[in-house]
Amino acid sequence: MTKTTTMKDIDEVLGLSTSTVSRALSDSHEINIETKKRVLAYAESVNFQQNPMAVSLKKGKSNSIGLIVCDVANYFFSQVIDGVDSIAYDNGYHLIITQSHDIYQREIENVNHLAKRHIDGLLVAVASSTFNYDHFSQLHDKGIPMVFFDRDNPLGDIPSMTIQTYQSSFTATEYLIKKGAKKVAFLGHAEHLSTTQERRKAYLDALEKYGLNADASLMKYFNYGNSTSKDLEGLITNLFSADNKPDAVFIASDRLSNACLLFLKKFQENNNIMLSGFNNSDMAELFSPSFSFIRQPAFELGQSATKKLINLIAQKTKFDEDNLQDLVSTFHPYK
Amino acid sequence: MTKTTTMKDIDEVLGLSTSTVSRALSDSHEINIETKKRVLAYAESVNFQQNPMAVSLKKGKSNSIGLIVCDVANYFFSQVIDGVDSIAYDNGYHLIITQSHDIYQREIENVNHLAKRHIDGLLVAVASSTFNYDHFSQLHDKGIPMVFFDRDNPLGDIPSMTIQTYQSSFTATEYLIKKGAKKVAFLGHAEHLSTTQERRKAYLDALEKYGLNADASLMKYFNYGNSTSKDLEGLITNLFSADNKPDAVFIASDRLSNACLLFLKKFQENNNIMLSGFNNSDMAELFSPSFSFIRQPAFELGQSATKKLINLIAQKTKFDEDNLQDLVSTFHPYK
DNA sequence: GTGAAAGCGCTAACAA
DNA sequence: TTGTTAGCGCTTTCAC
Repeated sequence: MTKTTTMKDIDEVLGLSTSTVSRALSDSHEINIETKKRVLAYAESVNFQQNPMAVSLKKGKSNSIGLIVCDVANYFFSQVIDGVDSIAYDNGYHLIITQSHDIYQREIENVNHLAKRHIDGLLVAVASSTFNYDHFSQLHDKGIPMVFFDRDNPLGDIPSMTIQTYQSSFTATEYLIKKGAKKVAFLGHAEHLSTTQERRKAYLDALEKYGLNADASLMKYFNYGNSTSKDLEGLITNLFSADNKPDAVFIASDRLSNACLLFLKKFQENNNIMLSGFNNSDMAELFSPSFSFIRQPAFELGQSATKKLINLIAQKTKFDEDNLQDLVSTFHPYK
Repeated sequence: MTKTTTMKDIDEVLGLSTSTVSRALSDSHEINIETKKRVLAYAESVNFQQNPMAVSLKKGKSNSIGLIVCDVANYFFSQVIDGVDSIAYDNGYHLIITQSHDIYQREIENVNHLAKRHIDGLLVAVASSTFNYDHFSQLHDKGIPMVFFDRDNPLGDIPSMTIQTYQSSFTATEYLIKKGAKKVAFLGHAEHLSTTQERRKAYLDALEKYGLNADASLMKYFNYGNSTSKDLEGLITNLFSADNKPDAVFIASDRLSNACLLFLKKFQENNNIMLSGFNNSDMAELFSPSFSFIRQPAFELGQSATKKLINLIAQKTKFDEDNLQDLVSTFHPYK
């Protein structure tokens, strides 16, 4: 159990002042090159580690980025986290990850918790049950830069980073129709979400292109935030046992795809219902019943959102905004 | 952009000293109950947030726990992270997560990075390519408590938190034999790992129970750490195209299960090879070809390891050690 | 029960 | 180029 070395220890040994040591370590220019070398060499030899708390306190920044996701144990978000971390790490930031479980109240708690930790910036996938954005704008007004990702946000002065899903959604619906589906249902996350709306638009456009009528009774929405898995099971049962039963479903959400597939596997083993929809699992092509899926560039989403945030923190274009790639989801027909 | 409130601001308004404010906020007993109420009320009214960096600096602890996993975007580890976070959060710790990608060099970088951040404790799933534990013992000697999880470690003074997988591995192998398999192959992660050895023992015992001979050419090991996916594909191709082809495989690792299933799906659609093995995906029961799987209590593993670590940090039995549940994996035959 | 003062480890004016 | 000094926001002796 050895005491940790501080700059004070170094200057004592080397006969310098702490500020000189500090200059050497921070690669300042107002210092003799030889002195710098001497300090660096000694610091290295004793395996000196700066105390990040002291630096943070002094500089007034915590070098941490807050990240609010719905669930860590969700493949889409795991990949986002991976992407966020890859950029954050390289820029000296560490992550404080919290989970909202898609619940408004939890999201507020998350924001408060992160505010306490004095994060330098915030990355958030808004909960589907969030309609009031006050907790965000309050933090933003305090000068904490933030970037929303995955879903759009109504706050004009805060950027959103999203993935284009119109085209793949259109293709996925079209695929079902070309395979012979006459009654394609739509299963989506909360109706008000920008993602749901974009994907529904694509679904409706595809129906129209092939002269199929949209049928409101075949369009279902499920809001995870304030619902139980029983509710979800009820919704799906309802969809598949109605008189007006669909022969195919386009599923506009990762988790709904999972739920729907598990349901069909369990209760409707030998059905002929065709499915296509969103899923980011690496294993999606193994799913049975067969499932054509849309994969989103989640890792890249995390990266782009983080670059944008770090730009905002630095108040300058550190990452070239023009180089931020357009993020597009891709369709993978079942083979 | 409002300035953040500090204790100084509070004592000025209330006509108290900073130390009194500090006492009120830290719920000290050597303070007048009325004074405390007054401070608390005012602090609340101005939404005062303690500066965690200042507290950390003063107290000499960072309130952070380092976590080294192989990959964030791996379902087993996502669930572990979820479990770790649930306990850490409740105890005022935040997580600094790093990924080793199962590579020894990355693990060393991770440890150095976490040491720089002055973590209060470390949780680690050792990389499969790690044979030298010096980077860990060096940190441990500096007084940083640590707990290994998932895999055992050879350092006598550092605890490991693992999951019992013997029984489920035995059952999974037995299942294949009962279904008629005569030549059951074994596919495992690096041979030296404690997990691999435990599972192989179960596999061999099951073979023996049913009078089947172990065949070294049917036992393959794959070390992720320093290999490419090409290597893996080669290994699997080799296994399934040998003269002495197996009619079933027991797969002793999550990721190998995925790889093997994807391979069979891609190249051997209509084979009759039976598979059982480890997989923590919620979707495992959807996999085709059919797959009987073993699921590990990953969330609980994260929780237990974190409780143990926090005990070590506190140097006292904060969580009752006797209450730490035995962690056992479970077998789920394909239905 | 409360205040004054020192100091955690570092950075950044300001002097020299 | 280097040293001196003050102070980031907080906790904690030590007086009173």
